[in-house]
Amino acid sequence: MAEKGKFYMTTAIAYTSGKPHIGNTYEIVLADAIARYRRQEGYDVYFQTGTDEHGQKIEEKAEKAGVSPKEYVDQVAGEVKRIWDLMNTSYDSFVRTTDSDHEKQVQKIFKKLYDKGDIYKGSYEGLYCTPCESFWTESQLVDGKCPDCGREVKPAKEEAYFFKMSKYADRLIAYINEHPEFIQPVSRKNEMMNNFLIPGLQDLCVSRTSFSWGIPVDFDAKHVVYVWLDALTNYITKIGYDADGDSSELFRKNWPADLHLIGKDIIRFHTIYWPIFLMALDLPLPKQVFGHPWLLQGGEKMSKSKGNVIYADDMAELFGVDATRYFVLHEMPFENDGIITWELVIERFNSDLANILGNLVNRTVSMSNKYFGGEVKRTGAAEAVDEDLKAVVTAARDKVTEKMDKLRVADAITEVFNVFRRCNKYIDETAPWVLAKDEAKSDRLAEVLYNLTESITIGASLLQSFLPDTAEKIFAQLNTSARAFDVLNQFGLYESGTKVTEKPEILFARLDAKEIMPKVEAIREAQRAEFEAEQRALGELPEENESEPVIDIEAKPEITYDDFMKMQFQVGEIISCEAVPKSKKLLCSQVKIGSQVKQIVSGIRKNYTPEEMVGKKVMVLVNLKPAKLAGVLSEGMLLCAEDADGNLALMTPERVMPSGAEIC
RNA sequence: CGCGGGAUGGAGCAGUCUGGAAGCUCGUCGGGCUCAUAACCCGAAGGUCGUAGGUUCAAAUCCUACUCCCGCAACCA
Repeated sequence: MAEKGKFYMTTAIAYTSGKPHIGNTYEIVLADAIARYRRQEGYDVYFQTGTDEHGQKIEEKAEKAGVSPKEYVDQVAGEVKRIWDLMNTSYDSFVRTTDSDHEKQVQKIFKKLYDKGDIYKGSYEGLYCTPCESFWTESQLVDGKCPDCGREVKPAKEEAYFFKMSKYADRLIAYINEHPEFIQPVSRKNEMMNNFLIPGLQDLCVSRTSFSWGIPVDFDAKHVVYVWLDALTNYITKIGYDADGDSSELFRKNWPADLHLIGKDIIRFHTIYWPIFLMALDLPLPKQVFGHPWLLQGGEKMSKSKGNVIYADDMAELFGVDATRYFVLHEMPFENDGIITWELVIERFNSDLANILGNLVNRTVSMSNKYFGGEVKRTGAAEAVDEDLKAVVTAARDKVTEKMDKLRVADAITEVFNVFRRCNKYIDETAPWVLAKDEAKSDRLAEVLYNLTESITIGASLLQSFLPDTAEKIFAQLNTSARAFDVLNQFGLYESGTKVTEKPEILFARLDAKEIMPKVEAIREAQRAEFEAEQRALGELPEENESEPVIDIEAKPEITYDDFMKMQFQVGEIISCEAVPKSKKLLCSQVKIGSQVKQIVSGIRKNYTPEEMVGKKVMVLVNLKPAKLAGVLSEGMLLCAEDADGNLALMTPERVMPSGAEIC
């Protein structure tokens, strides 16, 4: 394998304010796929990730939870690491900004920059927003409130240390212009230039006195170091940078970083502040910063209160680790935000993993067993149709590499699957089951199965970076091992005469959405319940009437007045009610409407007991064609309002009205 | 005028920088096949590329205006 030199890459360190969800987890999986691929190519990769543990928000959260900040971050950092490990990510180093060696270096760096004059002591006067930890000027306020969060700001004056950003701005602009690959995707580059660099950089306040959960400035103990200065420097401190010049071998080998992988929201910190800090330290700048997009749940941000947060461990439980990796890697676009829903996950699982890949391996291994007792032999009985298969398979490595070089990971994984798609087509073209009927074609049949086995081996070798466990399982079934990267463009290295496994294990069993969705619903329910419990525990559940959520439903086509007049609505009185035995949801009510009584079945058992139904005056659609529900006749419909969670409320007249009164 | 992102067949996306016959996956419909996980293969239908103007021989792509959606506090990248 060709030695290609070092490759140092990092993810952003995860802020330890809570358990990371699938969107946060996406970043580490993406990074892992890149790291593994680079290793496979022959790079000497060093891959660092970790947690960002300081700051006012964490101090407050810990206080609410009734624990010390350190206890709080220990717990969350443990959770982060557990999920990173669950996702089978191959990081070399897991940083915590509360590590003592990091804290010590941050203090030294701060002092160094102070001594150099790039950090100076001043005072900050302005309007302060506590949650955002930000000062604002009068002109920045929106309606007199914080432009970031919309909350009250209060006048404050704070003695603080400042960093002379402007001193380095020109150098940074020059660097960005001379290195078009530095900020990825490129559209982000313009955003940074136009919004921040060209208008001119303000000096950055790099210390805080309003809280204490941070790294103390060692020569001025009432200040703690600004969290971003603290967090960003992990990229150098944890590989052994020493501000006094005694940096480690690891640091000298790996710095500058080849890739910082981050979320698009923190590009500014990584492409402006971070490079400037590095310039001030006389260190070279990272080669590339990639601000990846976000993964949105059904097009909205995930939110516990909506019960729509998707966690990696829940996904792994339902679908497996590799399927989870596959989804986030495949579905995440390069530039725009991606969408994740449970339904989409199931669809991808079935069509790609089960049908295209799993079934391919299974049918290939099965045929080898059926026709040749499991032995895969190369006979040389080639035909013209083989050529295209071989061409596609041997070209795959370079195609995948091309995509990976551009960080187009979703496209890269698609290229790998194109190999498997081509294999399925090849089976159809050669129709092995037809060859099997003719003894004279045995050699040809063997060759076909050999070609398939070889193609799958190459495909699986390319798959390793993305779905490491699955690749291993495939190698095991084919009784072979991963092919070296530099011979992945060669066809025919599978050892002729090898016996594949007798009973191929199903790699991905097809999923039935009907079985999965109830489990998903249970997860959602648990999440909402947990959220409410937390809120109550913290005494934060607001008065119910405060900013009540509204609901928008899909609009139906306009109707005429005549259409409306076709429907007859009347007030009905429920005189008796009982549960429908054969059903879980239905209640059967006897409803008195004027002088007649109708039997009406309604799916409202979730929200009403039969007892509480009795005596209610309700709104009834009277002239609905009768129908049988669960075997019980229903002669109308009780009207209800439904909220986003499917809770129902019966419509009742606002004043006392007699049974049978028309509603119009 | 707060900032930013978006709008491409039923769904999810590419293509937009560097204008030149609308593409991919899924779904639907029709056909083929039976080795395989009701899987696989082939074919078809389906889009005036948010709207209205403009530039151009040529616009999804460039320019202008507008409409709608989303993110920007707490659980969140």
